[in-house]
Amino acid sequence: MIHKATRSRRVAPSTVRRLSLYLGFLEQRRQDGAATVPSRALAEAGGATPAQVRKDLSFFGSFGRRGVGYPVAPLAERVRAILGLDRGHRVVVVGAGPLGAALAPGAGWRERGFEVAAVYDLDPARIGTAQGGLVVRDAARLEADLAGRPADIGVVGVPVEAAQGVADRLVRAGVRALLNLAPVHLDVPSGVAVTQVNLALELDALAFAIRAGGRK
Amino acid sequence: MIHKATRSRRVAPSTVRRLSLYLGFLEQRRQDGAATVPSRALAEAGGATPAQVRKDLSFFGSFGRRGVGYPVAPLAERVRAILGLDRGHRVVVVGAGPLGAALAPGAGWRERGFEVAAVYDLDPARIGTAQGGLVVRDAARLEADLAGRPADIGVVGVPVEAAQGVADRLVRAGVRALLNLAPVHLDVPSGVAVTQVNLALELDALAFAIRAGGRK
DNA sequence: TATTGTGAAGTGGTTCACAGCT
DNA sequence: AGCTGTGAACCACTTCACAATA
Repeated sequence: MIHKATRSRRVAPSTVRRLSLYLGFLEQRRQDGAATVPSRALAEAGGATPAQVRKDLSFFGSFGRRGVGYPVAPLAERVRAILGLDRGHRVVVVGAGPLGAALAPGAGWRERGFEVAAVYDLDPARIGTAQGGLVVRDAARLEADLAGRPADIGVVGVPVEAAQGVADRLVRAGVRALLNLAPVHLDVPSGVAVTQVNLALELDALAFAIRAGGRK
Repeated sequence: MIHKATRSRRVAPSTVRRLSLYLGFLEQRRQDGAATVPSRALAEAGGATPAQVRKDLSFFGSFGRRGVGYPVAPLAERVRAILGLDRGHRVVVVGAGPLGAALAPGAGWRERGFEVAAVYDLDPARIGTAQGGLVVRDAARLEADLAGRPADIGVVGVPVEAAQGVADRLVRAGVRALLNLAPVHLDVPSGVAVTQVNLALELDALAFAIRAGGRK
């Protein structure tokens, strides 16, 4: 099996991340009623350089006009489509802890195309409590629920020890992507996407930066 | 071992992030009583390859024994020192929202060397409420408090519109590193470290991955 | 035999610089 | 003149391959 997935050049993960930031900026400018923006402005919003912005966008097509800039509304629509935000995504959250709570419904995910369909927990003390308008369900029901209505994205918000197990269950239940909030690396079959949000790791990185950059 | 600060090539950010994952694994193995671990095991824990692990570690010195592996406890100590976790770090959190709450004291940060000294908020409705054993303080007091006891790390957990302003204030008050929980890029003077935790961006990345690699 | 440490080669993302439109 | 689009140069991180060592 010599299939390398998409024949077309692969998109750099860093490009995708910047597109998300560009989109946030574009929507803000759209509110302001701006008609066009130069790559320089997008660069500032995305923590990149103007050349980087142009490279990122040119990968998907020519959206700007030379001498003018990029049209705000059409570009926002295009970026939204590129990221796949033009269709809705069903999200299930497992783990109603502090981080999981940030993913609870009502935080504005819906406007961006993410529907938080259910929140589960392993801890009996949490099951049945309210979480952003939803009642926390017993994680034991996960498989049965998802068999009826599959989800696209699973959020792993349980403690480290339980994280890999929950990930395995979510993958078996058919989710195609995982957002991992536990401070461990998750092993998943190829074909399932994972992104990590690891607060401990970020703090460690800051501690290192302070240590290393201690000279002035 | 003429390998120390003599030649200060820069450390790759990705190396630092993996070191944090290696450390988590080492501490777990130490609990289990393991004496040594091969690079293969560390690689699995860090989502890397054995060669990558050896490169990462060899950057800082020779900690392993050929034919045997790496001694668990000494390596854990070394990595902790490399990351700068052997000294305490004072952390102040601004924004007692859902994400900020995940940083509240009690989540085990102290064991890793991070002391959450205070939690602030701009919203009068939140000021005075309890957050993980601390009373949420008025963000207006930030400068006065930090003048007395400076903090090393500031957490920006306020809404997007307020994020840059809070970042500026934290930097002016002397923090050397920022953990940004708001979904925007922060502009800070060079010399101040920033790491982003952006849930919206991670979900966008997953949406893109599903769209692009939708094959199963 | 097992596993580390590391120069060398490889890969892929970023920056440059300028041609091409407006 | 101003700004985009893009091949090419550049640079940084990763992987390879093997000598060194237990």
